[in-house]
Amino acid sequence: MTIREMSEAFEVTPRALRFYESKALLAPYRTGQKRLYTKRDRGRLKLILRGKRFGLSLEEIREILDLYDRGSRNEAQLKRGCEIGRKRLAQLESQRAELDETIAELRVELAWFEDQSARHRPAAK
Amino acid sequence: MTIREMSEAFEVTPRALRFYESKALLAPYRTGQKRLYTKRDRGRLKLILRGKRFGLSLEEIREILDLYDRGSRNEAQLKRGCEIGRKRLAQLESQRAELDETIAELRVELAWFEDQSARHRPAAK
DNA sequence: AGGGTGCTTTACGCAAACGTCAGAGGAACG
DNA sequence: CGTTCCTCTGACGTTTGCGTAAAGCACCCT
Repeated sequence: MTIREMSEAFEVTPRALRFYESKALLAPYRTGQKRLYTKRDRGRLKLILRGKRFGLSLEEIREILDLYDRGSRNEAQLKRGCEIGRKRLAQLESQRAELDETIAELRVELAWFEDQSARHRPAAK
Repeated sequence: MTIREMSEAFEVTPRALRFYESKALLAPYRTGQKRLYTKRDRGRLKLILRGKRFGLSLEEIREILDLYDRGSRNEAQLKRGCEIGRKRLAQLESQRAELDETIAELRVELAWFEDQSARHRPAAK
């Protein structure tokens, strides 16, 4: 997959892909000069974009991506991985709770709006 | 509530509070020169910080805050409010789905890590 | 009156995450 | 062979979200 195909598939610019690569979030193969993206890269990009939607910085995302790289690891790395993973998990779960609360509040607000709209134009039945 | 008390209560800097005000996210009273924050401002700041954790820009947060301002509204404003609210709600719900997925994946990863750690140091039982 | 503390505005600085050229290098096509 | 098209690598520009002085009031203390 070329950089163009990749960028169109995920709706990001080629510039962004090169930028992520410069930050070690992606590492496509090279045929001569050109980049070639594999399934692995697509998986990573998916995680990158998702992380961004959650408000994570690229640096934080890199930490997570590194977590998903099953290379040879020593004991210290494993321990560190557990730590990071647990921390991140706690973070995500608290974010989930907040998100639920936010959704509930927004629902109330929206109900008020729709009620007002109905009152304003009662002919619409 | 002074700016200092406010900043300490929410763990943000006074600079950030003034910045939010300059972007019309907050609008504390003034006694002479000094800012005074009320309950309303505290509510808004809570929403601001929460929005930030979800990865929203200050501009997007402002849209939501405006939604929560129950002033006099004409029909057009009500309709617009419904639109924004529904859109934002859909966004949040899709984010929630993604978040659930992410948590599930991270749990799997973490289980792998803990398994490896155990294998590495089986004496720890 | 002088000094300290805390608030104000104004202004410049800075990192993150790209956007936007500029210039060069293949490959493909007629 | 020239032209077009895509790609590459810098390099500088831009926006967001504040941080960090600089300079000025206001009040309090002694």
